[in-house]
Amino acid sequence: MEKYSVYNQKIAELFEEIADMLEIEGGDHSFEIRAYRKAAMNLSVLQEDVGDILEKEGTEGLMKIPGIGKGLAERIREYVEKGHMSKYEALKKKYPIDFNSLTKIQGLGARKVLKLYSSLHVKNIEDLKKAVAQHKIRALEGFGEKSESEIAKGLQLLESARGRMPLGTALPEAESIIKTISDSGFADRVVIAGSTRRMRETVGDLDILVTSATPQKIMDLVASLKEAEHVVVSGPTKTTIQLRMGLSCDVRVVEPSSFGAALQYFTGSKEHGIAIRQIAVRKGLKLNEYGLFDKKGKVVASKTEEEIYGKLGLQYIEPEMREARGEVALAAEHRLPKLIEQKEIRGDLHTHTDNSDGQNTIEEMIEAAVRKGYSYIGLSDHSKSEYIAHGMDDKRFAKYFDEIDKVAEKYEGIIEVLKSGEVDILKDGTLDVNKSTLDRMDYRIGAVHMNRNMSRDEMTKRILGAFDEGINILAHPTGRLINEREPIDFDTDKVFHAAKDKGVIMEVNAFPNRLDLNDENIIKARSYGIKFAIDTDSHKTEHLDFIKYGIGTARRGWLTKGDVVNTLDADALKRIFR
DNA sequence: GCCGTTTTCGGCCCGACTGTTTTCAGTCG
Repeated sequence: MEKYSVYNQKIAELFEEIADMLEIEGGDHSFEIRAYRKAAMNLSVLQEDVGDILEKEGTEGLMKIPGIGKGLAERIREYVEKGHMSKYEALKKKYPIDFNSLTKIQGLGARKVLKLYSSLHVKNIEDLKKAVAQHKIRALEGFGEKSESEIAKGLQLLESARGRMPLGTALPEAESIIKTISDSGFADRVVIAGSTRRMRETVGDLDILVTSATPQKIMDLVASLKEAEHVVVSGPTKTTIQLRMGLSCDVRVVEPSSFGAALQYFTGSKEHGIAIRQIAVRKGLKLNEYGLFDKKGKVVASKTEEEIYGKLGLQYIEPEMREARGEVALAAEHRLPKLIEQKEIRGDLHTHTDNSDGQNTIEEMIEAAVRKGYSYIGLSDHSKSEYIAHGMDDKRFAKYFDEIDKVAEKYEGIIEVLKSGEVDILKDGTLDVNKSTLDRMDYRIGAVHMNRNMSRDEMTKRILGAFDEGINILAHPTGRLINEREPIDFDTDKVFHAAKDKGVIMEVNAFPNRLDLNDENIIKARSYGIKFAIDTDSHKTEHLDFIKYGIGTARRGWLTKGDVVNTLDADALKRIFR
């Protein structure tokens, strides 16, 4: 996939650090600081590398990036061309402190870091550890015993490197907490907000909103949850707990009358929220977590999100789209796409059985699909190169298809069973099974598993080769594993272009540690006009439920029913495969 | 330092919680 950007991350860090240093400089730099932080944020999520932009379009191109004006474009140019940034170095001379690491610790901002430096000469994490061990921090003005122990905890947390977790881990935890709160009888409504509601592929913390006549009861309940390791913050309307599984979790009790405003506010994303509040300001209104207010402070809307978006002159924006990727402008024109919904999925096209590395029999998988109300299921076990997964050679594939045909007879009129295989795309772009095997398949899935470390050019050729061999679906196209394994490197433009040309379908693999293609690649692929299949890659019957993660990812990629082939009925689907 | 269908000047999102304070600065989301 796209090479990890060379400059964006580094320059974002420099801008963040400049902002930290400006915060402790004399004089009022508050808006300058905000400009640096905003620019850092935008750079860190930018797809195209600023080095490339600079090469192609110069500083003019850089200034097209939101939050980058003449001044910051100049600083970026300086860094890319000369390898240093004079503004940064001038400040750094005054403050030789590792702000980036130190401010990662909860409760430490730029000002407190400066205090630690000026009184204890703490420059970095190592110095801070020593200061904590020698109990020097509690004696400082503005700090105390509590601050010292909080910093000690923060250092520990940093050590264990507990960062963002996969959605597949976070969502079940959130659902379990929500159930406990709901079952207590003290709550009227309990919902998840934050990045979990937006179905982001990883989650930094959980945000849960509650309406209740007895807020204190909710707060007490949350503090005593079995999932909680300890309580971080506790007030009358907000409790933060550190969960044993690693994430922290905010639970807020809000008034029913401002529930919609709170949900809108805490669902984010931050950038989306800012864009929405700016629209409010332009209309002479004010939006916060309590509601949308006019100049006199009178409530204009607050009970539901629909009302709030409506009063702002916007179409309702689904949570998965709230990433400031252009959805606000489209909502203003009432031109948002109607996103795909889970109930529109009519079958799963990528599943495994105990014929390779799945855990259930052919019949059990079919039964599970029937229970889900699907009108078809595609069985697609591995080919022989996947010897660890007990992949099949042509002889075994023949027996596999015979058995599927036999079992399928029993289900005639109930569910259509489709024969397929997840066939390895070999190094040279050819497939791992012979033509007679391919011919018996209703459709063919191709996947790259081995030899992942090829050059971009070679990998691109390999994938295009598989298109020529006649695959219908490219499974988990980038092969990345969230927080575990980097994507393979290929030219997405060439591959998506060819996919459109040859009618090859891109998979949105719903397996929680894959989510591949991811949201950004889906948006790009969609711009080429290609079709998608949202598949679970199930290895046992329960995995069929992973479809919700695929739906979430597809919605984050702005996919509609029409973009996704497994919303079609079996006959229409077969026509596509032919 | 950025930005513009109210502005090329004068705005820029804003409230909760904590610790260490005797009224609030700092941090966070």
